[in-house]
Amino acid sequence: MSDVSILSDEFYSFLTGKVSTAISRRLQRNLKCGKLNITSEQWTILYHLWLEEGLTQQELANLTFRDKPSITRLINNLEKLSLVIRVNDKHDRRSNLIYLTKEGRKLKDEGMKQSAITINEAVAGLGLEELRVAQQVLDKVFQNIK
Amino acid sequence: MSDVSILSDEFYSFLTGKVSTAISRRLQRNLKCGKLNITSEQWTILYHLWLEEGLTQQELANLTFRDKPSITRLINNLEKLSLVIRVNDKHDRRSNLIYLTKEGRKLKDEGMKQSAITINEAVAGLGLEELRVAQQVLDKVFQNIK
DNA sequence: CTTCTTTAATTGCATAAGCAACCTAAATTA
DNA sequence: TAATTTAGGTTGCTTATGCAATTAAAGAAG
Repeated sequence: MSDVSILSDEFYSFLTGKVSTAISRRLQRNLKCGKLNITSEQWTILYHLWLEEGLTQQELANLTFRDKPSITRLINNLEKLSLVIRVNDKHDRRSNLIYLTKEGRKLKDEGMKQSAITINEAVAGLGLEELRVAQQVLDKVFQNIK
Repeated sequence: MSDVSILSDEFYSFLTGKVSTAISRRLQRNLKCGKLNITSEQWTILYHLWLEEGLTQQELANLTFRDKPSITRLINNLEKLSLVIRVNDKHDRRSNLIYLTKEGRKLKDEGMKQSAITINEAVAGLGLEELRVAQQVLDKVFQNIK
């Protein structure tokens, strides 16, 4: 194994949530600025639905790297907020297909805008090349341990 | 602003917890393999205490980038597990100094070992130079939005 | 001193995650 | 076609997080 001891301490603390926590909080804050009353976790579900409706809970679980109970509860809460609905799949009655409500669709523009703002704040001052390397590293790390 | 659209989608999902979630889960699993019955969050507290005891809760909050209530409850749970104790600071009675118990100290070797294993699994196959770039990027991102 | 402000920690309330156990429907296979 | 296995979701239990409001001690200002 290579000697990663030079950077592992700080790197580890970054990997273990420091950066992603900071991003979540910032996204949360920005959503609030945009008058969106949703959590950053709910945003990740809506994000995928804004791109494509009718996903199953299992598909959402895979896309967001969460377990099934987490999705069940996120969908419960989003249903309570009248942003999505479960539609039982006629071809496979085990599955729920998740659709946005009108309310849910209305949030798309602002939701996309605030996440774009967030990511631009996050990567401000960084060059494409280093971002690309960072992405490759994160991708590789994810493949290593997922 | 630079055009980050090429990578932002995937990058964003990495930043928003995919990688850190994977690492947490892996650490959790490895801790379990090492017969350590603690959560990965508890590990992050213990980690700092293994390096230096007598930190205040506020210091732990800063080190782990959590808010004070989170620390209060993590310390509560660690106290229940008899791994740490709160000692009221005689010079500033608002503060608690957090010390490890014998039990808590006993976990150091295995705790450090399992986290080292975890990080080595995570960065397997990656070169020092790309890790360094990734770390710089994450650092910059953190500075941008913290 | 006494008042005002800041700081450390706690509590309450709501949301979210992980894991294990469970239920039901679908797919396999015998 | 009956029996078994697999897959999609849900529920229970425990832990963790964020935010706002609160208490108590310390420090600063008058």
